[in-house]
Amino acid sequence: MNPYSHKKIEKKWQKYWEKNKLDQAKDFSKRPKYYCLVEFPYPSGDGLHVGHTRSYTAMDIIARKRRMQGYNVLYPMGWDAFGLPTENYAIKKGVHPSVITKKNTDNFRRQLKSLAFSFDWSREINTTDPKYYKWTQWIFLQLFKKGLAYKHKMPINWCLSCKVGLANEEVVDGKCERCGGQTEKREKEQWMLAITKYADRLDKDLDPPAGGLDYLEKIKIQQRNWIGKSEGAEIEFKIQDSSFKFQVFTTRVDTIFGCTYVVVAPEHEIISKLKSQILNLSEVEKYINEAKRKSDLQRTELQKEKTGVELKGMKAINPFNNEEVSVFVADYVLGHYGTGAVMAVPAHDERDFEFAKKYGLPVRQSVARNSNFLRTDDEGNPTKSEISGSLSECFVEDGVLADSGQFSGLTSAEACGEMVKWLEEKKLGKKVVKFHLRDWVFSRQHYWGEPIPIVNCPKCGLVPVPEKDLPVKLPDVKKYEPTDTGESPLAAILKWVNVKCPKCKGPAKRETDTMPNWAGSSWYYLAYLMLENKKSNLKNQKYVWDKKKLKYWMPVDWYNGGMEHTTLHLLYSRFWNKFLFDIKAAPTSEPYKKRTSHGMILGPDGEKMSKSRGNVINPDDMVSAYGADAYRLYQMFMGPFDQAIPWDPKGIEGTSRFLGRVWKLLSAVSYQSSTKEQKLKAESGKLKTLLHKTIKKVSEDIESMRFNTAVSSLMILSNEMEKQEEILTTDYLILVTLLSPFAPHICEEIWSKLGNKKSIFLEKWPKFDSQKIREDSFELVMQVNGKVRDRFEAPTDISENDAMLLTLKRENVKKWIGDKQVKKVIFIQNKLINLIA
RNA sequence: GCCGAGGUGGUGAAAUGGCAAACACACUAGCUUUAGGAGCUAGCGCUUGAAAGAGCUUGUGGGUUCAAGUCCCACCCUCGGCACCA
Repeated sequence: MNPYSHKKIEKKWQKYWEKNKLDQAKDFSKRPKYYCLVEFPYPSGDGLHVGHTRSYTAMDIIARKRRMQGYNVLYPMGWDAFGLPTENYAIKKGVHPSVITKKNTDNFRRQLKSLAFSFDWSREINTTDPKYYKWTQWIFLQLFKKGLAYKHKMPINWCLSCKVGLANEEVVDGKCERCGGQTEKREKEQWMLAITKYADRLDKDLDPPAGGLDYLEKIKIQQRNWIGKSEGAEIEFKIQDSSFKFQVFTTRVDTIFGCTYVVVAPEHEIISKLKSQILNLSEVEKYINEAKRKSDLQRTELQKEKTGVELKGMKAINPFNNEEVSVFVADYVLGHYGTGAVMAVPAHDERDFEFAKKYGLPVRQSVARNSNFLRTDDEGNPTKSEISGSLSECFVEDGVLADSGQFSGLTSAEACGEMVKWLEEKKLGKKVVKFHLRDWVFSRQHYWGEPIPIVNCPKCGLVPVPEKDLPVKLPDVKKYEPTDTGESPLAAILKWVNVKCPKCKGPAKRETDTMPNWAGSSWYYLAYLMLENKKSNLKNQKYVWDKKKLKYWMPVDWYNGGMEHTTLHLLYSRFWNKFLFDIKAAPTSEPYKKRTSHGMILGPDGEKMSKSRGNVINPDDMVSAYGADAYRLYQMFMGPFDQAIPWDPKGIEGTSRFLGRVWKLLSAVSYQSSTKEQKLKAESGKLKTLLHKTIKKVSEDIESMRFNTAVSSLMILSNEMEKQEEILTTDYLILVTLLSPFAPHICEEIWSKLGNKKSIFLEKWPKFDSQKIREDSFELVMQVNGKVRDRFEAPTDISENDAMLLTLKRENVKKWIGDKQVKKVIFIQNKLINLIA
């Protein structure tokens, strides 16, 4: 028999599968649906990355297994093709971005097909297709109509050399991610999406009963931290001899009797409103100007040293004890979080403590670790206690209140409840919930993005483009160079910019900002369900918002992707889906039922793969040298799926060798087992037990994404088969079937070589027989005082007594017991016996 | 600092509280081959020993248990994320 040659065989089966449409999903099939999703790639000029294929292989295995389990499986692929590298290339070479995109997607498609991912290519989508972004724009208009898209003046990151606005994620260490040049902050009107309106639901729906999402726990934790929900209270403080009031936000109302001053952010309105009252105004203004000039980076660098200035000439009044406290302005209090003002309790807050120490402010403890610290008066009521006064360290935990008036003696938890009740009765404050999550900056000053479908009319203001006029297409441009003014290159195309206002028909201008990268990927899982006229050529394709189809397929049953998308993409797309659900455009409130993530593949040197390091592994090279099957198998075998792992160039040789051995087994297969006797033997032998154990292990390991151990158990089975003189066809076919989702080509070839006319992927996934997993005998481990001294092959389910008798006969055991008495026997059925002497 | 993941042979790693190192890679020796390569067979944690064996071994230190890589407590280190969020 010839050795296995992947070169001829892989292409042959890829064509066969495509021709027979084995990978296509059927809308409204009676079989149960299963929607597998992986993150669609940005088609960069560098081609497919091994990191992409780790995730795609894993989901491909799951998709193939589900098909064999009888599901109507949808496993789609497309292109998230708007992006900066393409635009930069266009600027440099003067080529239209769509030309580059076409070239890159063609390359990606070829690469993906060479790896035999069972994508339904009839549903291929592209975010830069005007027919696609028509709907991205449509969703934006719906958000706008509901008031969730709004314009807001805010500082953006500006790259001085690229002359372009950058999103926060495009700025690394204060430098432009692309050119490495210096960036600065500039004020600009930006489009924002009010994701914070959904913050509570995005948090709550992660867990039952509302959502009950099957996300990896660490993904939930990261989402929750990013949303950053915190419950607390807003408390009103008055300014002495003034009608001015302001709110502070705190999560620790219980500590308020320890408040010795208040701090406001430099942006706080108190400064402009009570300007005349501030005695040291020039000092205060100087401080505020300095704070403003600090970039985020500088503020971070300087974070260890807290600074601030007292607003002299005013005092704030603590509503609980009517005490006058001083007011400070300090930039460690953030203007954009909470109310921009805090009550400072140095005894119970690290930051306040540090600030108080630096400026010599009083520290007063009002919560103690336990009530023993409290003193009581003759009637048993808590009084002023010894804990008051200066402290050497601050106590941030919950405890028992002291020196807190009527609330003294309560625990922190009780006090929070009681004090909020008191505040609400007196109308001096209320319970509130705050989030760290901020609204989503949604404009970019780039060319290669979805135009925001809004017209600026001098009379009517912001007017949405009528839905019938969508999509607002990107115009052809000669130069993609950004302008000096911080506007998108689109602003220079007057023919495109100048339009009639849809409302009053007067002269108006189009919005020239485009949407960020995240827009197209925030709803792409729905787009796969909307493509129609799939059979005809691309030009006749259209996307139809067919709610019945969405209802059939949604939600995504299993979504795998990178951990780096947990906070942005995952949250953004959950937000859009919830919004679409609210306007009855999407059938489910959550888009993804289950979310898992894979670890990064590092270069052979253990570092992140990058061109500059020269440690990039090209999938094409691997496929041509070892074949797609060996490549896929190695990716699954290399280590735990969720863990970062360096690529070992030798590792793929191991899986390639393994496939060669499976191939060689073919010549040892007996087509019909000849005698009854043989058959009987094969039904009950050790190999049969192993076979059923392997079915169980591989089936379970795939479900829990322990692909590495699934592969190793297949290796064990194949090694065992190699030792047999003769292998039953049925047994061999089970091995091949279990292997087929991992290594589809070679398995299909073996399957057909054994005379099967239909594809192996139309077969049923094997089931194990729990009776056959039982072994007849096992190796009984014999321990003396917890140390292994001997082992013996014993019949399964041997009784403790029989095991004991066997054990005491063994020379080694006798030697170690010597003349001591056996005091205790520990017997674990079908495992071990331990004699304590 | 906070949150998360992790620390086991030369390497990637495996191990429902029950024989630590399965399965691979690399390495060594042998067979085979005109050669390169591939394939096959055997060995392969450390110490000691000719061998049988004995002792030691899962980041460190304690603890629970007949029995701990696994459970509990404290600490050290590595990686990823966040960044004064009151």
